[in-house]
Amino acid sequence: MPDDLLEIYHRLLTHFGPRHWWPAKTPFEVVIGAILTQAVAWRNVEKAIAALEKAGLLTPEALYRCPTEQLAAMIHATLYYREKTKKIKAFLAYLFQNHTGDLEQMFRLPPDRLRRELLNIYGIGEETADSILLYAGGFPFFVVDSYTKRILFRLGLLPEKASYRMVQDYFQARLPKDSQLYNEYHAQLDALGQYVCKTRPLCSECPLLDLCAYARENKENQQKQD
DNA sequence: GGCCAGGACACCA
DNA sequence: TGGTGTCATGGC
Repeated sequence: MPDDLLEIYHRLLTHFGPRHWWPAKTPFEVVIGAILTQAVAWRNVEKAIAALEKAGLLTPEALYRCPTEQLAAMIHATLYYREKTKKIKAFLAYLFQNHTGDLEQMFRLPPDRLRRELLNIYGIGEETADSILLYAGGFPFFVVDSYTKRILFRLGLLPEKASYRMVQDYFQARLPKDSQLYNEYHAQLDALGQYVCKTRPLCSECPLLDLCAYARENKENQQKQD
């Protein structure tokens, strides 16, 4: 059945292999990467992360002290760098005002409360908050991105304009509450997303091609019955 | 030269 | 609540 999310997961894992996400050395790097990757492919973020690391700025203390203009210049390669500078500074202000700049202290908050607090920070929406919670904090929040939505729509499992919460609930209601599983599943969907582009309905290399076809036929049969 | 990429926010109806 | 404009680089 195409709605067996564990079957889909194991097929993707077999096809792509373990993805070892998130590509970061520290939880703080995850946070910065999660903000920088907004609306941009990861390859565009790598340059900025490398520049920050080279400058010794990948710690909360160093980045908190870093002048805004310098930070903006270092993340120039990522789209909307001025906005992202404001977002990073907003997160750092929250971290130092509420947790003395200590990420470990921040992650000792109850996860649901921390999620609400993150969402109150300028520039942190649901996807960014959940990426931080899952990949930096190890909490079981399923991360939904545009690939995830597109894939579920193509499989015929959810409407095209399903809300973030709808997609997240769909996964979390059908999967064990396991942060390692959520971690790898999202990484697998990212890999699959490259085969499920916006303009073409399906690519022949898609490892879920038969499920997509099944979903379409099923929908057509239902329409005939109606 | 044009299009698009792993979001989020402000504003408006 | 949902739709739309804005942000504003780099790769293809």
